[in-house]
Amino acid sequence: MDEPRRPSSLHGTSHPGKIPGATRKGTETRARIIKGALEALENGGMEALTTRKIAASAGVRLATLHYYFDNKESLLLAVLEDLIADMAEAYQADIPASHDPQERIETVIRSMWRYVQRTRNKQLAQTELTLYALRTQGADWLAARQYNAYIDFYSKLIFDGMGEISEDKKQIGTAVARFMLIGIDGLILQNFALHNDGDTNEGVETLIIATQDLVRRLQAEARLAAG
Amino acid sequence: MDEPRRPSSLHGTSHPGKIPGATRKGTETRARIIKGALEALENGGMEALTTRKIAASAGVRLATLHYYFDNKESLLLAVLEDLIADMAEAYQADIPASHDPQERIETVIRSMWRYVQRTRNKQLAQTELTLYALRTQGADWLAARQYNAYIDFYSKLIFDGMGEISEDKKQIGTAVARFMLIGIDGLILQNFALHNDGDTNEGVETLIIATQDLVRRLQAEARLAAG
DNA sequence: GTCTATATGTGGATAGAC
DNA sequence: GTCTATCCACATATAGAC
Repeated sequence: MDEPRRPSSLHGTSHPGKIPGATRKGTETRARIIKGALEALENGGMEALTTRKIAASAGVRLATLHYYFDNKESLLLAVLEDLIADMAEAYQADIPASHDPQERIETVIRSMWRYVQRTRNKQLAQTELTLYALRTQGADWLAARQYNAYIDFYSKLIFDGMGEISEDKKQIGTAVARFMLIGIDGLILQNFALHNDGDTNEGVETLIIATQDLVRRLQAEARLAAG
Repeated sequence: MDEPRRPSSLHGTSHPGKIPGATRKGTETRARIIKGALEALENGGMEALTTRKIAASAGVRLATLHYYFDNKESLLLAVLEDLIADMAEAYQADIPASHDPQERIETVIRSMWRYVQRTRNKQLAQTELTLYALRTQGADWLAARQYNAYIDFYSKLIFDGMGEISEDKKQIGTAVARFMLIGIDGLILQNFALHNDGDTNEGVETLIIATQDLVRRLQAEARLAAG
């Protein structure tokens, strides 16, 4: 109804202003800006996030920021892209040793939850960015990518390294991962709002049990179907 | 590190600029502004939300807005307060007829989910406001209030009207409501990001079963403890 | 209590030297 | 590729008439 919106915004997402980023040093600067933006976002939140603060936080002049990114929007989306790309290593979760999915689920959820609590502001920042992507037309695919990355990540943590993954296992893994993600997201919001760690821990336990039950059920169904 | 932040912001939350709101017509205008703010927020999102758009959306002049609210922040928080206050009637969920908690859980989650899907933008707006409150220092109590309101609401939907509510039932109700809320919040985010309704519906079914199992387990525990 | 008009600040973005 | 300096639109907020 009122948004002018320049058509180049989508394409400006993943590459710098003109043609840079190809240069060795330039790539580093670009990365510094992204890192600075994330830092500023973690501290002050979306509402207070300005390009000036980002530049300061990154140790870069305002003009430099605009040399690497067409506009604020493309920078913000690049931050989210970066978060997605680095997700797996950020959680530094090795695939659990046990070959029992039930045990793995417990291990994964617990370590996940510890990480979330250690990085409260990062989680808030990420949630704000996701909402932002959902609100920015032409950028909701990014939110989808993020969720698929998490689902894939969880799924691998639960079933990988246990011989060949059958089609059945893959489907079960995806469904289970989706449910785990639902739970973790819900827990994050509720814990940050109520910051009653005792009650939230109860939620974690409930989620573990529920997820384990889900696996059991899906496996039983698959066994039946296979005959 | 850098926020000036006027000390009156907290108190400006729930009452207008000077002393108004006491006048019959004044209260209506105040309500119109809040409604307009919510509408503008639902359509454009936080990032694009300006006081001018709010005023326009409310059919009020910009100065009028500032007559009723000290600043943008206090208006935004008032919107969230309003959302909390009207929550119960918004969901227009009567207490289900059945006296079986298991059935009630299913009914409540399903109708809840239908409502959520009908009001996607409202849910996004509410989530954005919650994040905003969490980020606004001195306002996170509002986020807590919101969650407690939901927990209370769900809890009542599941156990009310079934004779006197024992202490046991109350505790169980709260724990169950908390878990339902976790699930619904997680579902909202995931569905809006992936907008794959098929997969999300699977999540709804899983949540119903998991919640029902939780009630069973908690009731069994309570029975054991009672001897 | 609501309006018109305006002050004041700050944000995103660009020009152009180096 | 990074800087200094600056433009300009627009956002929040206020003054003061009605």
